[in-house]
Amino acid sequence: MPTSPEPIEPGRTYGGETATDRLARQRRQFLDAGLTLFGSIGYRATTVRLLCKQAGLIDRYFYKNFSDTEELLAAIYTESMDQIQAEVMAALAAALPSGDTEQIVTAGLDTFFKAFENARVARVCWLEVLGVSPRIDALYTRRIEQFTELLISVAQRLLPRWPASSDEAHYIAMALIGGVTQSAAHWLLSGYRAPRKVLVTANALLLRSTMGALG
Amino acid sequence: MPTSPEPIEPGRTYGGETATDRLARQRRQFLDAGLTLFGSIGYRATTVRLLCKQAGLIDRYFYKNFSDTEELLAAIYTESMDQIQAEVMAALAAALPSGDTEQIVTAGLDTFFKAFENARVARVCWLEVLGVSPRIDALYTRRIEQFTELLISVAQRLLPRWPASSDEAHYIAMALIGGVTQSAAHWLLSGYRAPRKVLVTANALLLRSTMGALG
DNA sequence: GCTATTTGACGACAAGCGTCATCAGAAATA
DNA sequence: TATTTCTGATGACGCTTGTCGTCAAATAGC
Repeated sequence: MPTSPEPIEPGRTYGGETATDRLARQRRQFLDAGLTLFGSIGYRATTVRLLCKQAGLIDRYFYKNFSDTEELLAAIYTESMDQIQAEVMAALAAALPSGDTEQIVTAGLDTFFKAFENARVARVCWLEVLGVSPRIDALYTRRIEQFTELLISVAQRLLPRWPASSDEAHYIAMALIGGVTQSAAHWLLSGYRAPRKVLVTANALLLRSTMGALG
Repeated sequence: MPTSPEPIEPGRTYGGETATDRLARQRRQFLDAGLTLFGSIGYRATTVRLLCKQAGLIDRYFYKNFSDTEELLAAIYTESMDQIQAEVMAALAAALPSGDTEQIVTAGLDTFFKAFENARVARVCWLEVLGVSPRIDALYTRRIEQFTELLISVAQRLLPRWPASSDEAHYIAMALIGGVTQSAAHWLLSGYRAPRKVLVTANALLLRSTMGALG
């Protein structure tokens, strides 16, 4: 009994690419173009026409992949932050067995700030996402919450006496994350004057002393 | 010998107001309208037409007072921050004679967060100013620097062994300010869920433990 | 090789923007 | 009272934006 050998794919191959491959490639081109433009001239100055010119595509394919420049911004932010968060978590996991608090904290912070040495990524993730819309604001807020939870989980591992579910401890962790993120934002805005090492050690002292006071 | 009795004022009185009075009143009306609109629908969604409607004036008087909506934003930001900074400095000065570190820090933080319980002010000062233009970015950066210097000056008073002009101490202070500002921003974005007291005590612990580790 | 699909280039359209000009009426000056 | 200045309302302009339609060339499937 004959069956359709391939899962139904809308459209046909063109230029050696299947329809879904083409869509994915176009999406990637727009993601790259968006990071370039949002991170240089800014989100509000970026138009669909500019995005298409930068991506080397035409507007039809933009609207096939995104409904809106806001949706593109959300996709870029989520992708960038997902990758950075994964890198930080990997660095933490690698340093955790040592048991050395200083080493663990430094490893996480160094990975974090290293990622934001890319000025375009930094600008999009700390400047351009703010104040765009309630939806983007929610994305940003949730991400800060994720980093806060990450910090709390590390603190609970390192410090047995860390308060388990205190409301205040949560806000302290969030303020610590705020210190780190604001450092990154200010690092960008000041043109990366200070070397990364200074940022890392300053924030490491902040984390260490506060966690010591609580743990 | 006859002299002109009044300093030359361009224009004449109208509606019981002198020309400069009228200009000042219009400027204030636009500042208020801008705070209302920038703080609710956002800076990029605010147009000159909307500003005029909100202010109850016509565009001619907008252009007499401001060249641009960006200039209005800068004026609103500067005015708001000037007032808040003055309030914080007054609270610090009032608490300084006590010599009680905890009390001084708490007084400053409480005044700070109290100011940003106004959601419109908070939104303009922490969300809307970011990523608008290099000029506005510079305004924001300088303001953060001012608060950082304020923190350092207080720390030097309270802690005799605080490192005088260490580059790292400067970045630590800035990270602390970042923690405070990010707390304020997140407070707004989370809909002011937590009471102010929690924000104050959490940030007070942050400041106290870190300054203790350095002083 | 024929036909249907996909592509890129180009133009058009309505809507919204900042900005300016006009014009009748209100208010102050002479 | 007559003249000048100021005010508010309205409309128009040039420009840019998002969005869609058209059309010839390129490519795939039969």
